[in-house]
Amino acid sequence: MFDLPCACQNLRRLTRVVTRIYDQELRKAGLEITQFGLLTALAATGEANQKRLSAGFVMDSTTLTRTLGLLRKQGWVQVERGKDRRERLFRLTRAGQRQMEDAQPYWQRAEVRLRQALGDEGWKSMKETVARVTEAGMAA
Amino acid sequence: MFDLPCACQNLRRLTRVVTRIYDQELRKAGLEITQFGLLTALAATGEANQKRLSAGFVMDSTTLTRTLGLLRKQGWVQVERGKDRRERLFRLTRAGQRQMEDAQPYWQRAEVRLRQALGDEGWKSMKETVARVTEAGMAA
DNA sequence: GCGATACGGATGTATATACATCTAATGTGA
DNA sequence: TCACATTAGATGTATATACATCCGTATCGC
Repeated sequence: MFDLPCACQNLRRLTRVVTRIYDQELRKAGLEITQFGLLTALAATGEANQKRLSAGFVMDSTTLTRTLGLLRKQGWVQVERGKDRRERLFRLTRAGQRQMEDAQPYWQRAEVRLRQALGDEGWKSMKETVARVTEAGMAA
Repeated sequence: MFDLPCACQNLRRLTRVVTRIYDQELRKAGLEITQFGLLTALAATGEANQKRLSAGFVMDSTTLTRTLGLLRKQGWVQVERGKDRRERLFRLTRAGQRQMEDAQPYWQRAEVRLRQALGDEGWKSMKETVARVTEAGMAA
Protein backbone atom coordinates (compact mmCIF):
# COMPACT_ATOMS: atom_id res chain seq x y z
CA MET A 1 0.00 0.00 0.00
CA PHE A 2 1.62 3.27 -1.03
CA ASP A 3 1.38 6.59 0.59
CA LEU A 4 -0.95 8.60 -1.57
CA PRO A 5 -0.59 12.36 -1.55
CA CYS A 6 -4.07 12.94 -2.91
CA ALA A 7 -7.01 13.17 -0.51
CA CYS A 8 -9.44 11.96 -3.12
CA GLN A 9 -7.38 8.93 -4.02
CA ASN A 10 -7.08 8.03 -0.37
CA LEU A 11 -10.80 8.27 0.06
CA ARG A 12 -11.49 6.22 -3.03
CA ARG A 13 -9.09 3.55 -1.89
CA LEU A 14 -10.79 3.39 1.47
CA THR A 15 -14.13 3.08 -0.24
CA ARG A 16 -12.85 0.14 -2.26
CA VAL A 17 -11.68 -1.56 0.91
CA VAL A 18 -14.95 -1.03 2.72
CA THR A 19 -17.17 -1.80 -0.23
CA ARG A 20 -15.43 -5.12 -0.65
CA ILE A 21 -16.42 -6.13 2.86
CA TYR A 22 -20.06 -5.31 2.29
CA ASP A 23 -20.30 -6.78 -1.16
CA GLN A 24 -18.68 -9.99 -0.02
CA GLU A 25 -21.38 -10.47 2.56
CA LEU A 26 -24.27 -9.21 0.46
CA ARG A 27 -23.38 -11.34 -2.51
CA LYS A 28 -24.65 -14.27 -0.46
CA ALA A 29 -28.04 -12.62 -0.71
CA GLY A 30 -27.63 -11.85 -4.40
CA LEU A 31 -27.18 -8.09 -4.44
CA GLU A 32 -24.65 -5.34 -3.81
CA ILE A 33 -24.48 -2.51 -1.36
CA THR A 34 -25.83 0.13 -3.74
CA GLN A 35 -28.90 -1.91 -4.50
CA PHE A 36 -29.39 -2.79 -0.89
CA GLY A 37 -29.17 0.89 0.00
CA LEU A 38 -31.86 1.75 -2.51
CA LEU A 39 -34.15 -0.95 -1.21
CA THR A 40 -33.81 0.25 2.37
CA ALA A 41 -34.36 3.84 1.34
CA LEU A 42 -37.54 2.91 -0.47
CA ALA A 43 -38.65 0.84 2.48
CA ALA A 44 -38.14 3.86 4.71
CA THR A 45 -39.78 6.50 2.52
CA GLY A 46 -42.53 4.29 1.17
CA GLU A 47 -42.56 5.98 -2.20
CA ALA A 48 -40.19 8.34 -3.95
CA ASN A 49 -39.51 9.85 -7.31
CA GLN A 50 -36.14 9.70 -8.93
CA LYS A 51 -35.24 13.27 -8.16
CA ARG A 52 -35.71 12.77 -4.49
CA LEU A 53 -33.56 9.65 -4.51
CA SER A 54 -30.96 11.49 -6.51
CA ALA A 55 -30.81 14.28 -3.93
CA GLY A 56 -30.86 11.84 -1.04
CA PHE A 57 -27.98 9.75 -2.27
CA VAL A 58 -26.20 12.64 -3.97
CA MET A 59 -26.10 10.42 -6.98
CA ASP A 60 -26.58 11.53 -10.55
CA SER A 61 -30.12 11.00 -11.70
CA THR A 62 -28.97 9.08 -14.75
CA THR A 63 -27.15 6.61 -12.55
CA LEU A 64 -30.40 5.97 -10.78
CA THR A 65 -32.18 5.37 -14.05
CA ARG A 66 -29.91 2.37 -14.60
CA THR A 67 -29.88 1.04 -11.06
CA LEU A 68 -33.62 1.37 -10.61
CA GLY A 69 -33.97 -0.38 -13.94
CA LEU A 70 -32.06 -3.35 -12.53
CA LEU A 71 -34.20 -3.43 -9.44
CA ARG A 72 -37.29 -3.39 -11.60
CA LYS A 73 -35.97 -6.20 -13.72
CA GLN A 74 -35.50 -8.20 -10.54
CA GLY A 75 -39.08 -7.46 -9.63
CA TRP A 76 -38.06 -5.67 -6.47
CA VAL A 77 -39.52 -2.25 -7.25
CA GLN A 78 -42.47 -1.03 -9.23
CA VAL A 79 -43.04 2.29 -10.94
CA GLU A 80 -46.01 4.45 -11.63
CA ARG A 81 -46.58 7.90 -13.01
CA GLY A 82 -47.11 10.72 -10.58
CA LYS A 83 -49.64 13.51 -10.75
CA ASP A 84 -46.89 15.42 -12.49
CA ARG A 85 -46.72 13.40 -15.68
CA ARG A 86 -42.97 13.83 -15.92
CA GLU A 87 -42.10 12.06 -12.73
CA ARG A 88 -42.03 8.36 -11.86
CA LEU A 89 -42.83 7.11 -8.42
CA PHE A 90 -40.92 4.11 -7.18
CA ARG A 91 -41.92 1.76 -4.43
CA LEU A 92 -40.94 -1.66 -3.17
CA THR A 93 -42.87 -4.68 -4.32
CA ARG A 94 -43.61 -7.45 -1.90
CA ALA A 95 -40.71 -9.39 -3.40
CA GLY A 96 -38.51 -6.36 -2.86
CA GLN A 97 -39.55 -6.14 0.74
CA ARG A 98 -38.70 -9.79 1.18
CA GLN A 99 -35.38 -9.43 -0.61
CA MET A 100 -34.44 -6.56 1.66
CA GLU A 101 -35.30 -8.53 4.74
CA ASP A 102 -33.36 -11.54 3.50
CA ALA A 103 -30.31 -9.43 2.83
CA GLN A 104 -30.43 -7.59 6.14
CA PRO A 105 -28.49 -10.18 8.19
CA TYR A 106 -25.65 -10.15 5.68
CA TRP A 107 -25.50 -6.39 5.76
CA GLN A 108 -25.47 -6.57 9.52
CA ARG A 109 -22.59 -8.98 9.41
CA ALA A 110 -20.61 -6.59 7.25
CA GLU A 111 -21.25 -3.73 9.64
CA VAL A 112 -20.11 -5.86 12.56
CA ARG A 113 -17.03 -7.01 10.72
CA LEU A 114 -16.00 -3.46 9.98
CA ARG A 115 -16.87 -2.17 13.40
CA GLN A 116 -14.85 -4.86 15.07
CA ALA A 117 -11.88 -4.11 12.89
CA LEU A 118 -12.09 -0.40 13.72
CA GLY A 119 -12.99 -0.63 17.38
CA ASP A 120 -15.81 1.41 18.84
CA GLU A 121 -13.68 4.51 18.94
CA GLY A 122 -12.60 4.27 15.31
CA TRP A 123 -16.09 3.41 14.19
CA LYS A 124 -17.54 6.42 15.90
CA SER A 125 -14.95 8.83 14.61
CA MET A 126 -15.40 7.49 11.11
CA LYS A 127 -19.12 8.10 11.18
CA GLU A 128 -18.67 11.58 12.55
CA THR A 129 -15.96 12.52 10.13
CA VAL A 130 -17.84 11.17 7.14
CA ALA A 131 -20.97 13.08 8.12
CA ARG A 132 -19.12 16.31 8.68
CA VAL A 133 -17.05 16.12 5.54
CA THR A 134 -20.03 15.20 3.41
CA GLU A 135 -21.86 18.24 4.67
CA ALA A 136 -18.94 20.52 3.99
CA GLY A 137 -18.02 18.91 0.70
CA MET A 138 -21.46 19.59 -0.71
CA ALA A 139 -20.67 23.29 -0.53
CA ALA A 140 -17.29 23.05 -2.22
CA MET B 1 -29.86 14.29 1.60
CA PHE B 2 -31.20 11.44 3.70
CA ASP B 3 -29.81 10.00 6.81
CA LEU B 4 -28.23 6.72 5.79
CA PRO B 5 -27.97 4.01 8.40
CA CYS B 6 -25.27 2.13 6.52
CA ALA B 7 -21.64 3.07 7.05
CA CYS B 8 -20.66 1.88 3.61
CA GLN B 9 -23.36 3.86 1.87
CA ASN B 10 -22.32 6.97 3.75
CA LEU B 11 -18.75 6.48 2.71
CA ARG B 12 -19.69 5.87 -0.90
CA ARG B 13 -21.82 8.98 -0.95
CA LEU B 14 -18.97 11.03 0.43
CA THR B 15 -16.68 9.61 -2.20
CA ARG B 16 -19.11 10.66 -4.91
CA VAL B 17 -19.17 14.19 -3.51
CA VAL B 18 -15.41 14.45 -3.30
CA THR B 19 -14.70 12.74 -6.59
CA ARG B 20 -16.96 15.20 -8.34
CA ILE B 21 -14.83 18.10 -7.13
CA TYR B 22 -11.64 16.54 -8.40
CA ASP B 23 -13.03 15.34 -11.68
CA GLN B 24 -14.55 18.72 -12.40
CA GLU B 25 -11.16 20.32 -12.12
CA LEU B 26 -9.17 17.57 -13.80
CA ARG B 27 -11.49 17.35 -16.75
CA LYS B 28 -9.99 20.66 -17.86
CA ALA B 29 -6.76 18.72 -18.31
CA GLY B 30 -8.50 15.82 -20.02
CA LEU B 31 -8.33 13.08 -17.40
CA GLU B 32 -9.92 11.85 -14.20
CA ILE B 33 -8.66 11.37 -10.71
CA THR B 34 -7.97 7.66 -11.06
CA GLN B 35 -5.82 8.17 -14.10
CA PHE B 36 -4.07 11.12 -12.54
CA GLY B 37 -3.34 9.00 -9.48
CA LEU B 38 -1.77 6.29 -11.60
CA LEU B 39 0.40 8.77 -13.44
CA THR B 40 1.68 10.29 -10.23
CA ALA B 41 2.36 6.86 -8.75
CA LEU B 42 4.36 5.87 -11.81
CA ALA B 43 6.21 9.15 -11.69
CA ALA B 44 7.12 8.42 -8.08
CA THR B 45 8.14 4.79 -8.44
CA GLY B 46 9.73 5.12 -11.85
CA GLU B 47 8.69 1.63 -12.92
CA ALA B 48 6.23 -0.87 -11.55
CA ASN B 49 4.51 -4.08 -12.49
CA GLN B 50 0.77 -4.46 -12.28
CA LYS B 51 0.85 -6.47 -9.11
CA ARG B 52 2.66 -3.78 -7.26
CA LEU B 53 0.23 -1.14 -8.43
CA SER B 54 -2.64 -3.40 -7.48
CA ALA B 55 -1.31 -3.76 -3.95
CA GLY B 56 -0.50 -0.08 -3.69
CA PHE B 57 -3.93 1.13 -4.71
CA VAL B 58 -5.76 -1.83 -3.21
CA MET B 59 -7.41 -2.14 -6.56
CA ASP B 60 -8.22 -5.36 -8.32
CA SER B 61 -5.56 -6.29 -10.82
CA THR B 62 -8.12 -6.67 -13.58
CA THR B 63 -9.27 -3.10 -13.04
CA LEU B 64 -5.73 -1.99 -13.62
CA THR B 65 -5.52 -3.95 -16.84
CA ARG B 66 -8.28 -1.72 -18.24
CA THR B 67 -7.08 1.56 -16.80
CA LEU B 68 -3.47 1.03 -17.78
CA GLY B 69 -4.76 0.10 -21.21
CA LEU B 70 -6.40 3.51 -21.46
CA LEU B 71 -3.23 5.25 -20.39
CA ARG B 72 -1.28 3.31 -22.99
CA LYS B 73 -3.76 4.22 -25.67
CA GLN B 74 -3.25 7.87 -24.74
CA GLY B 75 0.48 7.34 -25.08
CA TRP B 76 1.11 8.24 -21.47
CA VAL B 77 2.63 4.97 -20.33
CA GLN B 78 4.72 2.29 -22.00
CA VAL B 79 5.08 -1.37 -21.17
CA GLU B 80 7.83 -3.90 -21.40
CA ARG B 81 8.32 -7.47 -20.28
CA GLY B 82 10.22 -8.12 -17.09
CA LYS B 83 12.81 -10.74 -16.41
CA ASP B 84 9.91 -12.86 -15.25
CA ARG B 85 8.19 -13.30 -18.57
CA ARG B 86 4.76 -13.17 -16.96
CA GLU B 87 5.02 -9.66 -15.65
CA ARG B 88 4.75 -6.33 -17.43
CA LEU B 89 6.65 -3.28 -16.32
CA PHE B 90 4.93 0.06 -16.71
CA ARG B 91 6.57 3.45 -16.83
CA LEU B 92 5.65 6.95 -17.89
CA THR B 93 6.46 8.14 -21.36
CA ARG B 94 7.65 11.66 -21.90
CA ALA B 95 4.12 12.57 -22.96
CA GLY B 96 2.82 11.02 -19.75
CA GLN B 97 5.23 13.06 -17.72
CA ARG B 98 4.06 16.18 -19.48
CA GLN B 99 0.41 15.26 -19.07
CA MET B 100 0.90 14.78 -15.37
CA GLU B 101 2.61 18.12 -15.01
CA ASP B 102 -0.10 19.83 -17.00
CA ALA B 103 -2.80 18.32 -14.82
CA GLN B 104 -1.10 19.09 -11.55
CA PRO B 105 -2.45 22.66 -11.14
CA TYR B 106 -6.01 21.45 -11.61
CA TRP B 107 -5.52 18.74 -9.04
CA GLN B 108 -4.07 21.33 -6.72
CA ARG B 109 -7.09 23.51 -7.22
CA ALA B 110 -9.37 20.63 -6.27
CA GLU B 111 -7.40 19.97 -3.12
CA VAL B 112 -7.59 23.63 -2.17
CA ARG B 113 -11.30 23.78 -2.89
CA LEU B 114 -11.97 20.82 -0.64
CA ARG B 115 -9.61 21.98 2.06
CA GLN B 116 -11.19 25.38 2.18
CA ALA B 117 -14.63 23.86 2.45
CA LEU B 118 -13.54 21.63 5.33
CA GLY B 119 -11.30 24.04 7.16
CA ASP B 120 -7.87 23.03 8.33
CA GLU B 121 -9.27 21.13 11.25
CA GLY B 122 -11.72 19.10 9.19
CA TRP B 123 -9.15 18.47 6.51
CA LYS B 124 -6.69 17.14 9.01
CA SER B 125 -9.17 14.92 10.76
CA MET B 126 -10.36 13.54 7.45
CA LYS B 127 -6.85 12.56 6.44
CA GLU B 128 -6.20 10.93 9.76
CA THR B 129 -9.45 9.08 9.88
CA VAL B 130 -9.13 7.84 6.33
CA ALA B 131 -5.62 6.57 6.98
CA ARG B 132 -6.57 4.83 10.18
CA VAL B 133 -9.72 3.25 8.84
CA THR B 134 -8.00 2.07 5.69
CA GLU B 135 -5.36 0.36 7.76
CA ALA B 136 -7.92 -1.31 9.98
CA GLY B 137 -10.30 -2.13 7.16
CA MET B 138 -7.64 -4.10 5.35
CA ALA B 139 -7.70 -6.58 8.19
CA ALA B 140 -11.47 -6.97 8.31
C1' DG C 1 -53.65 31.07 -24.66
C1' DC C 2 -49.04 30.80 -26.33
C1' DG C 3 -44.28 30.87 -26.81
C1' DA C 4 -40.04 30.62 -24.18
C1' DT C 5 -38.07 28.39 -20.44
C1' DA C 6 -37.38 25.11 -16.91
C1' DC C 7 -37.75 20.56 -15.19
C1' DG C 8 -38.02 15.13 -14.72
C1' DG C 9 -36.22 11.27 -16.77
C1' DA C 10 -34.17 8.40 -20.59
C1' DT C 11 -30.47 7.35 -23.82
C1' DG C 12 -25.71 7.37 -25.76
C1' DT C 13 -21.20 7.01 -24.40
C1' DA C 14 -17.22 6.52 -21.50
C1' DT C 15 -14.65 5.31 -17.31
C1' DA C 16 -14.21 2.64 -12.75
C1' DT C 17 -14.69 -1.47 -10.52
C1' DA C 18 -14.70 -6.50 -9.39
C1' DC C 19 -15.42 -11.61 -9.92
C1' DA C 20 -14.93 -15.96 -12.61
C1' DT C 21 -12.21 -17.92 -15.66
C1' DC C 22 -8.56 -18.46 -19.00
C1' DT C 23 -3.54 -18.59 -20.67
C1' DA C 24 1.21 -18.49 -20.26
C1' DA C 25 5.12 -18.74 -17.40
C1' DT C 26 7.27 -20.03 -13.13
C1' DG C 27 8.11 -22.81 -9.10
C1' DT C 28 8.17 -27.38 -6.61
C1' DG C 29 8.46 -32.08 -5.13
C1' DA C 30 9.26 -36.76 -5.97
C1' DT D 1 12.91 -34.24 -15.36
C1' DC D 2 8.07 -34.24 -15.36
C1' DA D 3 3.58 -33.61 -13.38
C1' DC D 4 1.12 -30.47 -10.51
C1' DA D 5 0.46 -26.24 -8.21
C1' DT D 6 1.06 -21.35 -8.22
C1' DT D 7 1.44 -16.87 -10.03
C1' DA D 8 0.98 -12.56 -13.43
C1' DG D 9 -2.03 -10.72 -16.35
C1' DA D 10 -5.89 -10.79 -19.87
C1' DT D 11 -10.71 -11.53 -21.16
C1' DG D 12 -15.80 -12.06 -20.50
C1' DT D 13 -19.37 -10.17 -18.07
C1' DA D 14 -21.86 -7.27 -14.92
C1' DT D 15 -22.67 -3.25 -11.98
C1' DA D 16 -21.67 1.77 -10.58
C1' DT D 17 -20.98 6.20 -12.01
C1' DA D 18 -21.34 10.68 -14.56
C1' DC D 19 -21.73 14.00 -18.54
C1' DA D 20 -23.95 15.58 -22.88
C1' DT D 21 -27.98 15.46 -25.01
C1' DC D 22 -32.70 14.38 -26.08
C1' DC D 23 -37.87 14.04 -25.23
C1' DG D 24 -42.02 15.10 -23.13
C1' DT D 25 -44.38 17.81 -19.64
C1' DA D 26 -45.07 21.70 -16.75
C1' DT D 27 -44.63 26.61 -15.63
C1' DC D 28 -44.25 31.48 -16.34
C1' DG D 29 -44.63 36.00 -18.57
C1' DC D 30 -47.23 38.54 -21.45
